[in-house]
Parts: sequence; structure tokens; C-alpha cells
Amino acid sequence: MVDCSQVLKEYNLKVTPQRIAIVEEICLKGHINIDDLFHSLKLKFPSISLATIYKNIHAMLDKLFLSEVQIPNAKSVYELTRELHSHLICKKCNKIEDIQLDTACLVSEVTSKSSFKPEELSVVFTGFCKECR
Amino acid sequence: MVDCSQVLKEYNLKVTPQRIAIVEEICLKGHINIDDLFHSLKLKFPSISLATIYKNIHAMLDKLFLSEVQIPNAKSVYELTRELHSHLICKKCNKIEDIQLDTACLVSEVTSKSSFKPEELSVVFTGFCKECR
DNA sequence: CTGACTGCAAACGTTTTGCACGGTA
DNA sequence: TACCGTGCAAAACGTTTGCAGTCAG
Repeated sequence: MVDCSQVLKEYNLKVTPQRIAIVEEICLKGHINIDDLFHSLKLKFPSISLATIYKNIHAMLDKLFLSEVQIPNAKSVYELTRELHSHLICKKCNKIEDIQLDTACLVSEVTSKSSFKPEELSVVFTGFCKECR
Repeated sequence: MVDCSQVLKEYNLKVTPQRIAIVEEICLKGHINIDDLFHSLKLKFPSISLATIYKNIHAMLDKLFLSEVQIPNAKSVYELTRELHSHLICKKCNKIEDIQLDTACLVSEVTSKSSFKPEELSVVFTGFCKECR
């Protein structure tokens, strides 16, 4: 398990109980949207404000500590920033899986076919997971 | 040039001047967001309502006649549905280019590495276009 | 002790809805 | 003519902001 307060310090974010809980929840769930995060944290901090969630998520995005994942037809989810990976989203149960794919070939294809200089890449599959297929 | 009213008919959408203009504008621009579409159409139909734009975009998405493209840190854009392709988004000038990439290898990698059954795929690169790099 | 964080309430921008009118088929 | 589409206004959302009080460093 990640030491959440340590991680916050490394990213120059003041350590507060709310922030620790946010990081813990994201670690636990892997990916979470604002609403689910808010409702989970309400259990531990009944008076927590949605504004606090938004402000902290943005602070963590700004520090590149979190990444946003855009989901077709649903709210964005947030995850800890880590090695480039792709997402598999189930259209039935909405579960999000991570998968490591070889995207180097895509990058070189872009470079050879166009004059575009790629920096970031998002690869999202929608379909059906093992349980729902 | 596409015959816009013919295309609307094929998708079982009643042909109205506003709808023709929406399709024409999307053909012309390739990709457009709601706001830009609204402002373009205002020139031709000064009394057009944003509600009309939203209702029609949704009608066309429902018929799978349009596709939505999610853009990191910006509003979604809409394009005519066509063959699977990827998007290159310039972080400086915000231009969106289409590119045909070989994504079959990604699909087979997903299939072999997981039990997920992929159906749709979104591949979006952000970086710098020829002019801005 | 100081500046940053929290929670509240209000403001904001975007999208959706209901309704009366008008236009398409 | 019957139904669907349009435009308007209001409502509903999701997100952001300002502020006063509180807490971390």
C-alpha cells in the first residue's frame, strides 16, 4: 500500500485528512469519478464539500500526480499517474480495466505518415468484459 | 459534396433548413464543437436556438449519423460517422487532424492479453502539428 | 504565525426540458 | 392534417468562485 501522506509531500501538497482520504480512495478503486469519490468520502467526513473534492482533484492534476481519463458517455475518472497504459471500458457494467499495450507502433506510424509531433496518447476500448460478454 | 438533405432522409431525419445547415457546416469543417456550430449557424439563421443545435446533434448521434470525439481539456467535437480513424490534436492551435492508423494489432493484443471483447476504439494523440511544432 | 485548506453559499456555464407555434411530409 | 421540429424561457446540472473560519507546517 502506498504511503499517502508521503506521496502528497513529495508532490508539494499539504497533507490534510481529506487529501489522504482522496488518495486512499483512488488507490483502492483504481479509477473513480468525482461523484463516487464525493459519496465515498462523505462516509468518513460527513461535512466534506464537493468544492473540496474539485479543488483537490485539480491541485493533484496540476502536479501531474493524478491523470484524467475521459470516458465515452460518462463522467471522467481519475487515477494515479503512472506508466502509459490503455483502458478497457465495459458497456454493460461500466467497469474500467487497465491494460498494457504496445503503442510504439502507433507512434511511429504517426511520425512517418504525418508531420505531427505526438506527445500524449489516449487509447480507450469500449466493449464487454469477461463477465458481461 | 455530400447531398445533405438526401443523407438526412436516409437516416430517417426530417429535412429542415436548420438540419441541412448543421450537416453542411460539419462537412465543411470536418469537426466542430457545439459553440462554434451555433455561432456559424447564427449567421444564416439569426434566430436559431442553442436548444435546436443540441436536439439535432443528439438526434444525429442517436442515428449513428454523427460521432462525438472527446478532446482533452476542451469541448467535444462532432464529425460525420465514417471509417475508424484516429485523431491528432495540436496543443498550440487546437487543430484536429484525422489519420488512418493500423489499429488491428491493438485489437488483437487486447484479445490475446485479456478476456475483454472490444467493440469500439478511440485513439487520440495530443502534440504539435506541422505548423506549431 | 502565516499561508494554505475547508466548507458553505452563491455564481457560472452548459445542457436539458416544457411549451406554443410553425413547417414538413 | 398530424406529427415533428423550432425557438423561447425556465430548469437542471456540474463546476467554479469568494469568503470566513480553521489547520498544517
